[in-house]
Amino acid sequence: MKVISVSPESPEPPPPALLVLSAEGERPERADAAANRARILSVAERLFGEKGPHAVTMADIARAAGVGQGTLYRRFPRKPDLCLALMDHQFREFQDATLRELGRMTGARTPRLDQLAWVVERFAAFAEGNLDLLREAQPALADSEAGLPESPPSRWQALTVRGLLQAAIEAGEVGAQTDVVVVADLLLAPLRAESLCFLRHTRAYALPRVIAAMTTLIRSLRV
Amino acid sequence: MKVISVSPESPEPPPPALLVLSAEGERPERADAAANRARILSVAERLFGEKGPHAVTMADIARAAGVGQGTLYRRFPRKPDLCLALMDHQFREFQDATLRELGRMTGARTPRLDQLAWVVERFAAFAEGNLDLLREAQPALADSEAGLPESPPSRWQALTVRGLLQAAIEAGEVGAQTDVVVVADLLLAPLRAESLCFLRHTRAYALPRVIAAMTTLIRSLRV
DNA sequence: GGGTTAAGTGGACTTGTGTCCGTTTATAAT
DNA sequence: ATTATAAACGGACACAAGTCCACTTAACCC
Repeated sequence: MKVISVSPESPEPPPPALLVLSAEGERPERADAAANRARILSVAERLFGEKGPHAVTMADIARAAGVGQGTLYRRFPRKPDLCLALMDHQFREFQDATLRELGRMTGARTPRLDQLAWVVERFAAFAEGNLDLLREAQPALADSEAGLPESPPSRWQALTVRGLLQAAIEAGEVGAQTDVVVVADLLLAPLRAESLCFLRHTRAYALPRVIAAMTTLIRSLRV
Repeated sequence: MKVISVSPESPEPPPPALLVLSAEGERPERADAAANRARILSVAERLFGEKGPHAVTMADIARAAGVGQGTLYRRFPRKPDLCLALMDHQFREFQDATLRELGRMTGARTPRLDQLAWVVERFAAFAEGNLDLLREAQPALADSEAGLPESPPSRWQALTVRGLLQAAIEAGEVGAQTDVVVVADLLLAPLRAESLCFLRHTRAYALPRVIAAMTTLIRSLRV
């Protein structure tokens, strides 16, 4: 989508709101707002890259982007929203590539459980590569006490794992009594930002080791 | 310690600092400090019970306990420390009871994997019963970027699961190539506060259903 | 072009966590 | 009892996230 660079502003047509969980039938942002959004994202990306997402405050971003805090918060109501938006582009590519490969594997009659192991490995690698951002993005979901929204990436991952588990059952690779929905979430739990930080930093397990153990667990589901 | 209390408090001899991760060879707290500690804990317990840990601020607690914020923070450097201290007593009892029953099961030749499933179910129930507190206590561990301390309860749970897994391997119930250490943490991942909140609130799975799925996973380890 | 209006804007303000530091006090040695 | 001193104390302060609201302006219509 041609992200605009830091200071100079390109007068392109407003990037169709790819970066935000776009609702359909809404009128597009005003031009100045779109420009601000782009500048904010670009500035945030730079600052996060320089100092790490946690060390950069929303005020820093607003200042560097030359907008007021009110403006920043209008575009991105929470810091996690901003983090999610920054990951969005990268995640889409990741998602596409994953789906493509998965299609290929299915065509090649790769066992579903192998596909599942592969997918989980991919998810782990993605999470690892975006750990700081994910960690900062996390509170977006589980903030209030009651029911809370789930980020699209998280939802998609869960759906994918469910799908593969279900397919594995239908292929007779896994016991039919398995609670697909819940087991999918259990398998993904170690990849949630907080848990992965714990495994990688507190426990200091190397990523391949974590992946190997997850694979063990998955393969052990085979009947 | 003679706690004064908000809700009536028993005038028992001071409970030797059970409530804090006590370092060994250190001189005991000054009497006034110990009294404040007790009062703070008692007040915090009441306020948390009334409004939920998240809705109670450290300032609230300091005020209600009749001490300055500086004093509060001297006793409990972080809010999570206070939460952990509040769970401490309850956790010790839980731990003792668990160990006792585990000993009984071992004596009765209960298969290690069954013990493991039972233990994990217990852990889940405990976590569920202290979710709010755990959630608030969580940041204690994973705050800074680098290596971070792990709470004693968390460590003990991990050690227990590791031990049972290892025993299961030695009993031939589980494949010997299993990475006991990492797999133990993977099995516990869904019980971390953040993950359990996600499962219970966002996904709205009933606790027994979560436990059943975890049990499935554990039993599938059987060779 | 001028008017209307919803969207956008800036920055002061609120709230909560955690820090700092000058003052006070319990404890123990004299 | 007196005094030394380390611990304890309290509350002002720093800092970050997120809210509010009076003011401005782009976009659309006549």
